[in-house]
Amino acid sequence: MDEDTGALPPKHQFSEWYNDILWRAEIMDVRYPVKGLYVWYPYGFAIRKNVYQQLRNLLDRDHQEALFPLLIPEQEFMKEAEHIKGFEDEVYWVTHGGTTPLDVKLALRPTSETAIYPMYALWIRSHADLPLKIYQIVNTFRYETKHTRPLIRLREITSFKEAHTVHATWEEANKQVEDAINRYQEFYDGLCIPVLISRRPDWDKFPGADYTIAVDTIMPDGRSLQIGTVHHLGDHFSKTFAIQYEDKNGEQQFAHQTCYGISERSIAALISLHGDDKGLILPPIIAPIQMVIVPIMIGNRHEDVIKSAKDLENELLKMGFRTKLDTREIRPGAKYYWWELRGVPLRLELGPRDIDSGKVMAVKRTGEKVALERSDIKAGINRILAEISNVMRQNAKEHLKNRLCTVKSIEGLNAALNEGKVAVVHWCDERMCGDALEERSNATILGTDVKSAYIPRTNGECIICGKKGKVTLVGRAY
RNA sequence: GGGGUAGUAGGGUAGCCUGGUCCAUCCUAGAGCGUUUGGGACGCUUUGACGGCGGUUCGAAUCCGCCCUACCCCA
Repeated sequence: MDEDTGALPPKHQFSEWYNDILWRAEIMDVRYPVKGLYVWYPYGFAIRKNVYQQLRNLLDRDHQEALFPLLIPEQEFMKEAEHIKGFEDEVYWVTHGGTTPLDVKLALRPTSETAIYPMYALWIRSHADLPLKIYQIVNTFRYETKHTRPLIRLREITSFKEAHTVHATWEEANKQVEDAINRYQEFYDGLCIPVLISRRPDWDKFPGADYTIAVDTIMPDGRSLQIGTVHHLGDHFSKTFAIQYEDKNGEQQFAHQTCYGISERSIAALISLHGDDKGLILPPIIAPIQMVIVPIMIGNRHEDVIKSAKDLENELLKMGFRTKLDTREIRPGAKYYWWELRGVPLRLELGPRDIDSGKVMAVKRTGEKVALERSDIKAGINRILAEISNVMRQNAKEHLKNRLCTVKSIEGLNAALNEGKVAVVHWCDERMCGDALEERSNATILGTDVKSAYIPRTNGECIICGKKGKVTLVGRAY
């Protein structure tokens, strides 16, 4: 392929590929002149809209969507000691109103616990108010000191879906954690993204949580990416913010809480796992344009072909397919590359030959070209879109499986990590061994209590001390 | 956290060391016209840039300082 045709870097140069595809496929413009802040292009935003619609659909079954303020007064923010410690170096502060210094400094939320829970304390009076399940989708700000990356490490997270639930008992909250994990798995299955579920080590849990369950996936370069977390908050915050309810016996009790979040990292994963050397590949449920019709105009059949293409477009639109007819005055080949870069899952070619024979040529973004009967187009397209999703899901699962590697020794661990794998080891769960493990592998313990179809729950000897250990994921993390 | 390198049209670059020859090179993208069109068309015409602020100088893309931004290496 010619250099001037604007080809992407190959995907195995993942970092270059990722940076390039973001602007070439018009997802994000990274040229905004503030570090760590990026602009969503309309096309990227359309992808975002569809992804978050999936999330909303899942949560709206039994959650309510609400919206809390961006600014948090210093007193509230400073109430929960562990929570502050976890975030204090990353908080942006609003200190002035115009030229007047503020009496009370205001934090830009790095996350919204301290904005939401004072209100929960007002809203919750009795056991009849429980459980309470609310979520919001907002931007949050963190003064990241590490290398910022679009969609992955941002100073303004633009798309933080955070759910905050309140329950009567620890056990009920625990069930909610399970439920949230299942919901997230369902969400990612919809995006055809396989995930690894594990319990973060104690030192890596959410500041102020009893424990944290993480959802990770593995990027094309073998590094892990955290794309969701679920926290059991116990009664830490309810005690701090006085979230109490009157139980059936008339006694005041502290509530138990959970919170769980997903950010635009979900879209980083979507792009990265499915894309190829030609560009994006979007699952049909997410694609802003599910199919593009490319009319093939030759000689004197211009008007004839255009008319047929428009009829086809209208018909597909009426059926509810997100369809685009590309009538631009460029060659068909140029259009193919254009839409492939943007990840449109299905291309329909319509030329004189097809019109005459009552067919439409369908080309899957995942490969393969088939002729569809024009008279029964709906069934054909439904079948093909389903096939595309299945292939995408299958390919992504293969990738994840191939990136996992069980190891028994530090040497084996380092070899696996250097090959771009996430390693499965046994670990005794002691901090000392955990630190040694991370230091000697220059990697991160992702977690224990792993839930994955590809990783059997086995017992074994701790890779450091040799005592009884449990299955643990170790990887180089984004 | 420490160090380094860089910033020239929408994207990628040449020019910088050795200030004037630069109303800034080339590729790509964009606009217009024409011929084309089953996998990135071609011809002609054309738009468009020296990151910001300050300094040195007769003269700054080029030298100096600060700021912003980006990338790389080490921890």
